[in-house]
This record gives sequence, structure tokens and C-alpha cells, in this order.
Amino acid sequence: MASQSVPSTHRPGDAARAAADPAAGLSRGAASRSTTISEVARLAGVAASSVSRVLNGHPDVSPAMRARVLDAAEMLRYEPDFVAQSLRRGATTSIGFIVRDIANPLFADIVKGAEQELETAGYSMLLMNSLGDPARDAMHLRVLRQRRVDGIILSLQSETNPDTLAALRETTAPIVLVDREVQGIEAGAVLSDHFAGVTAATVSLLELGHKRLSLIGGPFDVRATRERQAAFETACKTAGLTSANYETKLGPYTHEFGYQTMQALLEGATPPTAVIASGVQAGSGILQALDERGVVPGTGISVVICDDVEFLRLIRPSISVIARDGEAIGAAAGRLLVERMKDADAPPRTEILPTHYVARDSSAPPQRS
Amino acid sequence: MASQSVPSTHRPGDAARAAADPAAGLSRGAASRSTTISEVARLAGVAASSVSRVLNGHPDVSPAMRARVLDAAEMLRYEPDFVAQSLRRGATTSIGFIVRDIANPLFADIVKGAEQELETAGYSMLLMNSLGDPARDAMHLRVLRQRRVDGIILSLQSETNPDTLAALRETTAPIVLVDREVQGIEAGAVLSDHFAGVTAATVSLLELGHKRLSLIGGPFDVRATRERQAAFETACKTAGLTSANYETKLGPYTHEFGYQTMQALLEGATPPTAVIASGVQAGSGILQALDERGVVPGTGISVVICDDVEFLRLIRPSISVIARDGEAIGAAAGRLLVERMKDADAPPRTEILPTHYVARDSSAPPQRS
DNA sequence: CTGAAAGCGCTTACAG
DNA sequence: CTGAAAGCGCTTACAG
Repeated sequence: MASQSVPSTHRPGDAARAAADPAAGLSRGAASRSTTISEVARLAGVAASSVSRVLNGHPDVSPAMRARVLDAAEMLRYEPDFVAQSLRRGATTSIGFIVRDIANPLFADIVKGAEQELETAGYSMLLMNSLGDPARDAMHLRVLRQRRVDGIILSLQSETNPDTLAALRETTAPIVLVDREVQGIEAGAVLSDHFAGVTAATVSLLELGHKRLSLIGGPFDVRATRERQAAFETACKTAGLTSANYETKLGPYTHEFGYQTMQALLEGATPPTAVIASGVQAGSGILQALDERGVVPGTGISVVICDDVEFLRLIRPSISVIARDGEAIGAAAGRLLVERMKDADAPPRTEILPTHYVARDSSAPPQRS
Repeated sequence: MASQSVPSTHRPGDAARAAADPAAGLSRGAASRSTTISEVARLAGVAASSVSRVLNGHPDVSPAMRARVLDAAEMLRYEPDFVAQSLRRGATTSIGFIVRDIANPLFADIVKGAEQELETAGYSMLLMNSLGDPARDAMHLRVLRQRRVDGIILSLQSETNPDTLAALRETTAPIVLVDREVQGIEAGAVLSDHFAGVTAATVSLLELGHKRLSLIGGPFDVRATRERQAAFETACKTAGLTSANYETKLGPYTHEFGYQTMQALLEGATPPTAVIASGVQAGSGILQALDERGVVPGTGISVVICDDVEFLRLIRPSISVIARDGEAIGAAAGRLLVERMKDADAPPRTEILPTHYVARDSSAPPQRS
């Protein structure tokens, strides 16, 4: 195929040049214009529509036509213009991914997982960070709409922010939420079974003998927080603890919040003997606060961090985590989105992925006090 | 302006509906079609070209025209179609960012920095991971070309891979390289002054009395490796060490490579008393290898890691690093790219950003041996 | 200052 | 099986 000869009326090199050059003087920006479909058509001596049919694998084309077109296309190194295709087809084969903060290693894994899945299906990904600001979620949704993306993966800042909800309602592209639940909009979702993981961790800490526990971090208006808080408090109650002995401190997913909250707890009259951090950023803040006061995880206080990241494994004593597979979450989100982009009638689906409590040295019996 | 009344021949609600509905029955994918410029024109009773002029801030428009158009656009919640604009203008206001691995926290910071800079200038970012495979660099370059991105930020896998170079030569969009130098192509670049950082670290280790040092990691065909190796070996030579006493081990930027290389070194006849890791992934491999043998950084062996990440700071004993500011690197790359996208004649520029050696507990005098 | 026309690069009914 | 025409939604010379 590739080595097949050109129609004899054309001399390879010159013909290619001649066909490509005439159009070169257009006023279309700085870059050297690339070959268009009509240049291929001219060289092959056929209509542009036929070139399109061949290149798109339309069934009703003669072998002769196919050969002429493929030769011409190859000679001119023709690559179809995605922008023109997008306008004509009404689909861009691109999707948007709005993420809270790509610098969170878990999100980086999720993005990576999604990208691989989407790339296989021919989609490219526009990445946007909301950086803790719900207004940016709404803004990015607007931009993605104007860019006519075929779908959106979304890890919202807030499930209840009015601006975000308004922007979501105006969004017609299929949406897959990552670890979020939003009332009143049609969207697929990939959720994590936080309840199971936090329950396992809390029960395990209780069994070690802890009687004063804290759950730290996570904004109130997000599913993960609700699940974790419910699991944590249910486990404590079930073990017979009274509400004076366990406590949930909600706040942003930041190092700062973990740091300050842990400091405050340590200064309190009856500090907890075990803490669970909702996320690695809060977790790192907690570890810093402990380190500054010389409190050793496991010995001085038990620590469990939600989400696992590579570097966490280097810390000694080793830190217990509630792990989940970021790449698997991203891949699932990509799959669910592709499913709906390929079939507009496919109903949005929800997938729940597991979390696993991994006990390490930072989980230990409380010191006598 | 916004509250100005509609031309009296139109009743707000009905007119808007009437103008919007007729076109609703088209065969353009699943999503409810959005308003087009001609619908706005019809409602305002003007030509589409006038709507375009108003919305693009063309100077020669009468206040009356402006008002009519803005009212109509607002009433129909008109948002221009970026795809159509892109085709017509020959510019997509989107750029591509090809990164080795977004899961590397330094790259995540770089991407974040670039995104913010680009967003300010109105550009969106397509993100692609090459995942250690140079063939993916070439593939992604091809896709970005077809998507007609206005510019590309590139942190190549390899500076010499033939496929990559071929793909680069076919790229006409302006390019900014991140920490890479490629011969024979026109590209801007943001580089890090690795030479300064590694020199400072090596000199400092030598001054502490180390006489056997290793530099671990980094692929051979990348600028950072050359700079680091040159700085490391120059400093050792200058201090009077013979080549039997210092060694550079090159290899991929992976945890695995750091881990295995460190293991091998520890098993050797004369292990180094100090190592410098080229990057956090190799660094984490090295730390794991040390941990498994009970070798404590600072006490048993001095360790310096190139690049700093948040979680590294939680490790005890604390690890010395050669730090650089990822977000600043990304922001600089974004700025250089925007500069060239806005002015096709702007020559590609190179910016060199500093690195800083930060000595911590893992840098200490060698043990007597 | 405004409108009608052309055209960006494709794809897809519609004829033949 | 193939070509000519229309059109996706814009913008921009070109007339007036």
C-alpha cells in the first residue's frame, strides 16, 4: 500500500510541491500552513468528499480510489485539521478535567489514570485547577462549555456552592464526578468507599484501647467528609464512647488546617490519643505539628492518614494509611465518561471503589496517662 | 447597560424563545444546541457581522447598535463558539503541555505555575504524559499539531531520540522547553541552574570530609544530567579526589533505579559515604534501600536529593535538598510561550532559574572507617 | 457605521 | 461508487 506508485500524470516531488505551494500565501497566522484536504484531492485528481470518505474508512469506495487518495495523502503528509472536523461534526474529542489541585499526588494519579483511558479512546484532556476557589470551578465550566468539550470530569470544591450549581445546570456535556455527589444534576460518578476504610481504621484504633479520638480535616460540603465523619462517629458510638471522647474537626484540605488543628488539640486539656487525617495535606500538617513538639507517631499518639502517597512510605515510624488507588479511580472516571460520550442515551452510572486500612507503626496502643 | 430595555418590537421572553427555537431541530449530536451568532443577530435585528463586531470590541460601532446587540446576546445567554472562532481565526488559544509524569510533584507544580500564567492570557492547556516512553513524546506532538494548538511546553524524555526530533522538526507552533536543550530546533527554554546547586552541595560534602561520593540517577541524554555530572565531577576533581573516589551512575528517573543502584553501592567493596540523588523518585529509592539495611541518613551516609517536595520535609532525619521553585519554572515557561504566541516575530528566549542547596541533617561528616 | 459575501477545512446528505 | 453543494459558526475584507 504505502509503496504503491503515484498516478503517472504526477511526478512525485514536483507535483507535491506544486499542489502544496499555491495556497501558501494565505493570511493565516505565522505558522507555515499545513496541507488541506482539497490539496490532497487535487493531487489525487478526485473530489474532496472522496478524500474524506477514504480517510474516514467509509465502506463504499473503490480500491483504486482508495489507493490514489492514500498515496496523495502520504505524499503531502496530510493530517486532517481537528478544529475543522470538530466544527463540522459537532464534537471535539476533547474533554475537560477540573481538579482541585494537581499538586496533590492522589489527584495527579487520578488525572494520569483518566488520561490513559481517554487517550485510548481518542480524547485529549484540558486540565484546569480550581485551587481551592469554588468560583474557579464555575469559571472553568464556562470555558469548557465554550470550547465545546465532549465531556467533563469534575472533582468539585464544593457540592453546594450556588455558582457552581448554576454553572453545572447550564452544562449539557456529560459529566462524571470524582468523589462528589451533587443533587439535581445528571452525572456519573466514581466514589470511594470511605465509610469502609474509616470504619476499619477507627475500630482498629478502638481495639488498641484508644478512648479519645479525633478526625481532622475535610470541608463540610463534600461527600468524603460526610462518609468519613459518619463512619468515625458510628464506630466510636458503637464502642460505647460518649461524644465528649471523640470529635470531628472540619476544615479545608490544607497542610495549614492540619497543622493548626493538631497544635490546638495538643494544647487542649485532654488531647486525643489517636487522630485520623482526612487527606495527605492535612496529614502532613499534623505530622509537622507533632514533630515540632517532639511527639512521635505511634508512641505519643496514633496517626492514620487518608490516602497514600509514595513519599509517605519513607517516613519513620511508618504511618498508617487508608489507601485507595488513584489511577484506578481516574481510569474508571475515564471509562464512565467515554461510555456516555459514545452513547448519548447511556444512563449515568456510579462506580464505588474500595479503600483499605493499612496499619503501620503509627497505630499503637495509647500510653498510660 | 445590562438593564437597558429591549427594542420595543420584541417582547423579552417570547422573542428570545422564538429566536432560539427554530434552529433547535438540527442533527448536531445529543446536547441541546447553544445559541448562535445569527440568532442573536435576528433578535437584535442586525447582521451577524455587526454582532461579531460588537462582541469583539471593534471600534467603529454606534452606541445604539452596541446596546441592541448586547441586550440580545444577554437575553439569549449567547456564548461564542470557540471551535468556530478557532477555525476562522486560525488560532485555538489552547496550548499543549507534554510532561514526563504528572505524578512527580515537581512537575505538578510546574504545570500549575504554567496553567495560571496561561489562563491569565486566555489560553487553555491540553495535558499529556509521556510516561517514560519517548515514542509518546512524538505521538503527542503529532496530536497537538492536528489540534492546532498555538504553542507547546515540553519536558522531553530524551533530547536525542530520532522520532522525537523528527516530530519536533515538523512542529511549527512555538515551543518552550522545560529543562531541556535540543540542537537544531528553534525553541525557547526555561532552564535550572543545576550546576550551581550541585556544586554547592558537593563542595559542602567535601568540606565535611567526604572522600568517596556518588551521584545517582538521571538519563544521559538530558541537560540536567550533564550539568549535574559536570558540577559533581568538577568539584570532586578540584578538591583533589581521583576518579576512583567519585562516581556517577546514570539511569532513568525512577524509584527503582535509585533503589537498585543504592543497594549495589552498599554491597560494593568501598561504598560511598555520601550520595546525591538526581530527583525525588531516585531519591526515594535510595532512602528505601538505606532504610531496609538500617543505614541512617546523616549518620551512616550523607544524602542529598535534587528537587524538594513537601513530603520530603517530614522525613527524619531531615534530608538535604537542592531546591528549585516548580511553580516559578512553570510560570516562566508560560510567560515565554505567551510572548511568542502573541508576537510571531519574537525571538525564542531562554531563562535560567536558580537552584539552592539546603543542608539538613542528612548532610554530616563521614563516620570513621 | 453597517450589511452581504466569502471562506476557514472539513463531512454528509443528495443526486447521479 | 463518486462529485457538487451545502453548511458547521464564526470573522473580515469589501462595498456602500
